[in-house]
Amino acid sequence: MHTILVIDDDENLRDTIIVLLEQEGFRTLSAADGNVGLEKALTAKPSLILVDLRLPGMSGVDVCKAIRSARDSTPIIVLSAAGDEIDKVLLLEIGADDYVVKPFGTRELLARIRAVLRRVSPEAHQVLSFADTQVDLQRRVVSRKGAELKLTPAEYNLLTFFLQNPDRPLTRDMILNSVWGYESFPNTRTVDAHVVRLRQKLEPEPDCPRHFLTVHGVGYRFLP
Amino acid sequence: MHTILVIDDDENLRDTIIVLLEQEGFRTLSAADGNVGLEKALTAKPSLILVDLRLPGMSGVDVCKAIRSARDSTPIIVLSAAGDEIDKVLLLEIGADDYVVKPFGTRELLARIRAVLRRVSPEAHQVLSFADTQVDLQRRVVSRKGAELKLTPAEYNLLTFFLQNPDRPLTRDMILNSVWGYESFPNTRTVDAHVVRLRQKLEPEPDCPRHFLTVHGVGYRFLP
DNA sequence: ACAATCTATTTACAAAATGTTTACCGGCGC
DNA sequence: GCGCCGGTAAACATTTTGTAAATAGATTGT
Repeated sequence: MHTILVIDDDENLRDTIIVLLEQEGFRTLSAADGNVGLEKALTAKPSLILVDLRLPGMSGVDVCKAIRSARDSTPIIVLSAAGDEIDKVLLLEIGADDYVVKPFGTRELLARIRAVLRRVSPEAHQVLSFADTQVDLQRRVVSRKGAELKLTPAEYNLLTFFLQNPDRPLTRDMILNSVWGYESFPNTRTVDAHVVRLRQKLEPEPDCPRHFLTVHGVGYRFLP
Repeated sequence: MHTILVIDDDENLRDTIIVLLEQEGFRTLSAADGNVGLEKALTAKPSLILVDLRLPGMSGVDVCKAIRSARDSTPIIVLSAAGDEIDKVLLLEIGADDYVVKPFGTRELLARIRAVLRRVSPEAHQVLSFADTQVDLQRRVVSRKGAELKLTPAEYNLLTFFLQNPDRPLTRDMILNSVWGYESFPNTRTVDAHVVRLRQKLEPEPDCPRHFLTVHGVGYRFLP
């Protein structure tokens, strides 16, 4: 998961960008001026920095230079106002990786962010696995022995919850709370039913579970 | 993949251009003076040459002439300083394909490089493809088995968004935000309707989609 | 060890949620 | 006006999901 630092003095725009980024699954940090931005850039180690060229106090150019002179190679995308006659060669000289001219479309911004991130760290899928099964959290795809497996949303959610809490007895209430949330109140039998379905799809021998174990009188335990 | 030769005595600018080009996926060669440049031009067979007009020793003009007199038709883009009164006739005479005035923007430079490459080898269009379908992003043309296909603007936008985010579940909200933008608020059903239209035009068997897949409870996923 | 009791599994099913398709209408350009 | 496009609504189809009821298994006290 990537963290993106947004440095812009326009609070409105900053919020818009942050909401957008979080919708897309990024984590975000923000700063309203260059000094704070620089500090966060260096201490919080974001995956990418979006920085406005015009900032009160320390300018965007200065922020870039400072970051680069600290031998930090975090990718930077510069935001510039439409009117600015930017010397694009200068931008590259100060170490920016790309730039976007305001007002920009969300699609353009995201495309450029993704392009830069891809260039820097190509393909870092987080894949959890146990036995002969892999779960690609980004793609939301489960496969066994290379073959893709179809799981329903509830099944998928339950599976990832087990994967994230391996080797630990989980009560039905804990599972309900975590997987179904606090807004719905299904029967605890519901959990059983879904465990059955998971076992049928994922256990080599569904009758004799090796991964989704019953803890009698308590609940279930997942064993990778 | 294209290789571009940069001949310029300004080391700073040369490096800047090279970084830019490599970011954009070109391979690069460089030379600081005309003689070295000419030799590399003739031996390394680059796809395109960027050459400064003013060079110590052998001038850019001489380099061009020498290349052309060697019956080499590698496209050449001339870089010229702002003050230079460029004689376009001269440029044509010496066989240059285009010129860019310093200081130039990176976008302008890239656009001209791509334009020239496209002129020379029309294959250089950025064409995304999947199965038996090709999408030419420059010309906004979609074709299947050689035959051109008519897509409406909305269909085309949706298709390119899918192409740019392959193999990843996309929620209807993500699609709406990216394809329709944050200023219009159509119904999420609208996405469904357009997916249907895409499937009808692009899927071999629209009833049994192989590329525009439904991810139940989530949204859609495009599989090339 | 056995029965009684409690707990878990399984199956089937109906309700709810979600996705697909068709048809329609307003807007826009010709 | 006519025709194309795009958004929407409504009808329809499909999938998912929670639950109940029947069955199987484990545990406990005696």
